[in-house]
Amino acid sequence: MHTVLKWFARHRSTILYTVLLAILLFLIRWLELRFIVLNYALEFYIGGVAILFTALGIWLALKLSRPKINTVVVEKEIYLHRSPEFTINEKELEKTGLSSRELEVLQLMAEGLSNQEIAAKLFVSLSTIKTHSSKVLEKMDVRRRTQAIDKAKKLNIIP
Amino acid sequence: MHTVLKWFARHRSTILYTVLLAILLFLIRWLELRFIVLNYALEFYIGGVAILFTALGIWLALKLSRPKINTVVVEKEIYLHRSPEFTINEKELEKTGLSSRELEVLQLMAEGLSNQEIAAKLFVSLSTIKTHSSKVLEKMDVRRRTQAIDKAKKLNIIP
DNA sequence: CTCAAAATCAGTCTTTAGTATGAGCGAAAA
DNA sequence: TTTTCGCTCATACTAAAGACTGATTTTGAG
Repeated sequence: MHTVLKWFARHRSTILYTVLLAILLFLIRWLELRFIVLNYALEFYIGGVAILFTALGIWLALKLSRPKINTVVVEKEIYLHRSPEFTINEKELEKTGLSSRELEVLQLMAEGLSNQEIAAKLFVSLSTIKTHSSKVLEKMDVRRRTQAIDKAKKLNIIP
Repeated sequence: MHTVLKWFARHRSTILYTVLLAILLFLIRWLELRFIVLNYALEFYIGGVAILFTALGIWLALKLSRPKINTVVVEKEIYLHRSPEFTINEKELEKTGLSSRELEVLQLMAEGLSNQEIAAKLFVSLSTIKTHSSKVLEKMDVRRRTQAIDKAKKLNIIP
């Protein structure tokens, strides 16, 4: 029952158009009879249909065309201060989306360990640490581990 | 003569549509005769016209309507820092034996810059920065720049 | 002026970092 | 139950860092 409603919601435009078409076809049929019975000029009838469907097409296009998205970047300044007693900034940590393992790797990075050394310390392969470190860089939106360390320290994600 | 051309340019779409309509009316007239003569079903003819003009309407709307623009505001966060009480530890700095240029390079390293970026910032070649960075690592008795940064921060040589 | 240290640059080579892609597995969520 | 996600690992590749050698030019203290 739930899915049926969703389906209707998703295809609302299509359904609307189909129903409209059906109504129009009935209208056409009715008009046709009238015109034929009254022996009016066929051109008027055709012209009417043409105008009607042109309007319908315009309406459809305007309804369905997706708007262009114009992105405006606004810079927002955030002031942080580092205190001697380190308390982890949970909010900033969550914003990065780092997993616990990735945070662990980041911390060891900040201590100056190489990937190989981190791998040895955590008893995993070098490949694993490379994957983690790549994820860390990606999630922190930086290109080098030194940048990641700098940013993490400024955000109070690591001591 | 000049203004006439401009007028044409400005109303190009309208003119195009008008001409198209005229052509279509001729087509309709011709089709009409054919269909009537051949006694085809009128519904097919009407349907064709409807589809044609719906398409025309859609095309027209897309051509002539100015695009909808949705402005999306994206906030970009910039982190600024107040580190009120950083005082460089001169004694530790002297112990390392770092020259002023080497310290400069070390500071830029700590900000996450690559050697190439540091070279660009200081208007010297990559080779020079490599030499400096090697000297820094040697004088600080470490093997990686991340270690040098960590150590320098702990010794209060850099903020 | 002279000399040593600092700063500059180049070339070659090895190591480490980082990217891209794919895949297997297990736990938790939908 | 299927999907999703975190963790693991691998291969192949490119980019960057670092080591080593050797060189020229600047510069500042004696």
